[in-house]
Amino acid sequence: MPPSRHDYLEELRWRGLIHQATDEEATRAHLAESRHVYCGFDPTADSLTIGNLVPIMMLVHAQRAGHRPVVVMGGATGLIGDPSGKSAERTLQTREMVEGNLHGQRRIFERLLDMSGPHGAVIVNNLDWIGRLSFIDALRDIGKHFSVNVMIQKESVRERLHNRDQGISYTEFSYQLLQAYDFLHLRRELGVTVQVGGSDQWGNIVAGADLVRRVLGEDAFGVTAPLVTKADGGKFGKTESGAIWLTADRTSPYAMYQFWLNADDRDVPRFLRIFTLLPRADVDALIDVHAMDPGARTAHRALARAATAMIHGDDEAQAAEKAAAALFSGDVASLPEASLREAFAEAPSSDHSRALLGGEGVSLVDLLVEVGLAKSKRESREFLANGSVSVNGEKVGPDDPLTPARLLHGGLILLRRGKKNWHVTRWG
RNA sequence: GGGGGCGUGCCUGAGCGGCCAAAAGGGGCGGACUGUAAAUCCGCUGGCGUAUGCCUACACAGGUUCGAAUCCUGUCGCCCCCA
Repeated sequence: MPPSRHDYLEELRWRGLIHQATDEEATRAHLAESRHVYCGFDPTADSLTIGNLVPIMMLVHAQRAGHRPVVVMGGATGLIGDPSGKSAERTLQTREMVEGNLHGQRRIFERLLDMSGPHGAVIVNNLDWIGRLSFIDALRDIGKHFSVNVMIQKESVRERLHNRDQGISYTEFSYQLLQAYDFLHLRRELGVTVQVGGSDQWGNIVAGADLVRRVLGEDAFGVTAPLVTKADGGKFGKTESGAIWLTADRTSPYAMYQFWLNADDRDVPRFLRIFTLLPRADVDALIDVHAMDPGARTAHRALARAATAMIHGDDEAQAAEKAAAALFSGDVASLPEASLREAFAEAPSSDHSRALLGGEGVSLVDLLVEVGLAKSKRESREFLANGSVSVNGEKVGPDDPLTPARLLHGGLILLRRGKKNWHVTRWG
């Protein structure tokens, strides 16, 4: 039972998703009726990362609160490049790249938002309207409403003006005009009155609301979410193997599950609120349990399960959970065959020819490199020598060859490098 | 227009003719401890088939030297002062 629509802001607040908002009283009053709420996403890659999940959640909550989410894919703005939060000028993407990226990102929105029903989400591409603008029209109809004096005050621009070794091109400087125009266009064509986004979008959002006010004489509203931080000060969403993506082709459900499960104790309560749709009572209960015994990681598991399920589906989340439970059970060698098969399917894995195991056996130095657990033979030796590698849960050294004796259930061998990097090999 | 400075490894930042693959810190990785935490401690951290080895590297291009990150010339980029 989703909360009724006037609870949207309150829901966001409770979840820690409000950083700034236009006149909050007015915004709250405005949201008492069903509205159109939009957020833009620039196609800088063919997928989105877990950082992008924050603004997406803002749309998800809007929808659950009875508003219609509008996703604006930046087919046009993506060709320019948003200077917000960027310390350096970026290289322009080709139209083909942007086109492909749009396509890749679309599936994420379609999965996380309800595309049908009375508040079905709408996905639009700003190239459809910005692409039609002529330079002259843009300067006359949009540019005239902007004061350069104000534009250069925006943090995203100011930063780059001060920091002279990384200037800003006229192209990126103009970005805020385009995004502001998006808001105006959406206000006119779709009746969109609210824009949400990350805190780095505040300047762009305000610019848009100003433009709407100036041109149409009507109010427009905006809400931003805070930047998600980590207790240890590191960047949120990064792991040893790179960013956490929202599509399985880039980050497996298993890896995503691991990501959440490994969250710092101190971050878990916040993450539960931001990255799951668990009801308030459940979250509160989990936080209590967590506070009493963080070591049990009950809340970690709930977070990992719920977040992974939201992104990849319940089946995938469950499979990831089972694989994790098996691999980290402590006594991997005596696991039942079914668990191992499951782990093989979920965790990083590879197939090998059994014939290789005969004779001298397979060199672990080579194998680690082959399966990606080590980057080079030199590194592979280093790991082996440090005692960081185990086979079926047993520590091995550089000179231990892999022989048929290691096969579990006649076909699988589990490799582990470091504390938590598993790789399942199948020998057929 | 005149004068002065700077450009080092993922980042910050020492080095200022050989002992430099380059101090120190951060970050990352690995180990111990633990809960697949945090904190702490220890090790590794340019690349490479195991190396008294090879390759690549101190903005870029040349030059001087037996030898250059270190000196010279030019180029590019940036910072500061005067006008």
